[in-house]
Amino acid sequence: MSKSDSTIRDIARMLGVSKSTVSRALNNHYDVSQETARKVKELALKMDYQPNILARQLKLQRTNTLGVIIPETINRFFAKAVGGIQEVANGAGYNVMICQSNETLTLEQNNLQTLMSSKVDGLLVSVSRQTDRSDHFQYAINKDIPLVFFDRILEELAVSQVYSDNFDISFQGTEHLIQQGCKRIAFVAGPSHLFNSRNRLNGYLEALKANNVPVVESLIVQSNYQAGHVQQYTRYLFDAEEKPDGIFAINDISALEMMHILKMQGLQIPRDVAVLGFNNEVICDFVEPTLSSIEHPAFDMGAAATRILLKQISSKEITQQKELIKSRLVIRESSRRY
Amino acid sequence: MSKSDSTIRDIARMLGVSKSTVSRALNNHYDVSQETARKVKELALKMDYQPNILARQLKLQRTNTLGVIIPETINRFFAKAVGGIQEVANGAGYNVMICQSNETLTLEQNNLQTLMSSKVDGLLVSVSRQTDRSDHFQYAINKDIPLVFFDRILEELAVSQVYSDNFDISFQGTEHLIQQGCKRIAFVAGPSHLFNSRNRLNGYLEALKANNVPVVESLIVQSNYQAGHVQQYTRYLFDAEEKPDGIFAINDISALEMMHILKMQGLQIPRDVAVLGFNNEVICDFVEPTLSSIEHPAFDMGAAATRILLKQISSKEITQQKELIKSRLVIRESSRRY
DNA sequence: ATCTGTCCCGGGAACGGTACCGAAATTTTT
DNA sequence: AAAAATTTCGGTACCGTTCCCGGGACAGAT
Repeated sequence: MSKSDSTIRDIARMLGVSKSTVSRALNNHYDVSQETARKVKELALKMDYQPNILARQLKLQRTNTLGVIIPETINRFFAKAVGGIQEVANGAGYNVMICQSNETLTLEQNNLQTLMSSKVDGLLVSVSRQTDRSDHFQYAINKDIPLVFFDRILEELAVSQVYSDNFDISFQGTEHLIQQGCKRIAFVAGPSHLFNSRNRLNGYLEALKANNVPVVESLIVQSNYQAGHVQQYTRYLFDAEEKPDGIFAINDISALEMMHILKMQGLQIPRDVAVLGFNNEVICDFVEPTLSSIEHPAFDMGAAATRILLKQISSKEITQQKELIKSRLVIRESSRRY
Repeated sequence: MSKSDSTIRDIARMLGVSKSTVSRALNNHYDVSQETARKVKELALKMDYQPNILARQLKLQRTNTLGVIIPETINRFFAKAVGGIQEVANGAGYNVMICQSNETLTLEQNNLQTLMSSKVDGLLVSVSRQTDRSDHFQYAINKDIPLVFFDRILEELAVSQVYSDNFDISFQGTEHLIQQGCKRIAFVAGPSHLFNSRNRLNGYLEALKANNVPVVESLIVQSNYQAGHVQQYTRYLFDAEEKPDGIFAINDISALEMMHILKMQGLQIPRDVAVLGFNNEVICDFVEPTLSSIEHPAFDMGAAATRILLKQISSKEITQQKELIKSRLVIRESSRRY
């Protein structure tokens, strides 16, 4: 049986002082003599005293924990982002409570509810792909709970946001494919209600326009990131009259799946079709041909968002701050023709 | 400014009843008339009353949160396991607090400390690859905090454990390679102080013995899962006099990296070298040749461990339970010769 | 000797719930 | 009609902290 944990009162009684004195001593307060402070700390150590966080939290109305809502931990981008979040948070003495929305709106709402009732000091969120409304977050904002979005942001909300330059990098990637001689670039677009998806699509369109490449509607396919769809739209794209000679995929895994299908059909990459992925997974270096991709600074985004959140918590101000993290185009064999 | 949240007292005052009555009404206790219960709930709803979890936690000395310590969320196996944990935990009304040890012992110890001081109701842990001692966990056990290990377990501790049949599956995988005609099977072994690594190595050795294949020490290389090492030991293996004709890799990514290196050297897979990975990542289906692997039921292990933990929490008993989750050999092109 | 100031310290009220115990009101039993 | 049982509720202690406030002791200043 657990010998019930020693409390501040036990120490007080054993030393013949009051609770307050012990509390002050342990918290390095001023109103206590060095002598008693020493004795208190000594005894606390000897008794293996651990302050009861729950009591402190109740008293201080503060938990020192941050709530995180992400679509999926299985998604490597978010797994990395969580790494950045935890590093910064732990460094500042904060704990982190992670919830997954599994890419659904209802779970996201539930997560928000539980995190709020858990009285987290702040929230870091990347919305689900279903999220096409923001009232649940507005509810949190109204309750004055600091909130920072990262990557999958809701631009309509007046809160801090950390995101990457999806437009720019999509423009760059598309232009790169054009420079490699691609005339018909297939583009796999995400859900149009997502800020990132729209920006990426726009970057693609603008790059075509800027380079006088005609926009062909049938080359743009929709993906909701779900499994099984890749085969379907790959077939759609390559069963068409005029087949693509370039592909800007939605992520690396689907890029590799597309490449696999195309290779089975006897197509050469990058000669017949140049391919560009997204996320720059380690695997990019170990496939044939090696896969060009876009490095998305997940860790940095998580870290940056956390820093902003912590600043907002400590300053008690509800400032709206935007931070842009640069992505990087990594060119490998799958898109290099010259 | 946040209109300070309404409390149970506010409701009591407005209704002219006592705190206790309100508490009972909201918790569906028996000692309250239907009429007052209705009025209380109605007003609570209207006032958007949210119970203060912190107060309840302090009073009940129970947080309804489980602490999880895993090596890395970036590791897909653990990311999936976390999925299983959260599903079961949330279903039972529990929250989950996840910590990463980053595969280091010191961080693991820190994580344990913070989780314990956060007063989690139970612990789920998969130890780091550095962990070669168990005193920190013994400390937790002494404090009567329920603890369940999964996958990376410490067998010497008298607590519940959920693991997979590493010996069996390693035996099966090795025998499969032998049946495909491999005579010299390279084996990438993990840190020998880890239970799983030892079992996998033993499964390999026993399979060789059972099939009268000589054990060649130089075919067994050590890996600590670190990046960069793959190139090194691949070169070591294939610069040798007698090269391997089969590889049992430590995971899929390193298997793919090895395959990539070998292909660059003009070797054919599986003709010259048969390859078997570990973890059965989605990518296995999209490479050439498709990669044989071992499916490790990560989600199920997390879920099973959580179920055991919850049962232990509610029953207040410190039973020691062991559960074995079966792995599965998935044969694809990289290891199929006939 | 009185006053002011500094240094320590203790008492006690919070924080927001839960639960035990007893009592009042109402119903049932004898 | 009295006694017993049941239903419903209020009072209060408690969980373990933190922090405000006030007071005693002791020094130096007046």
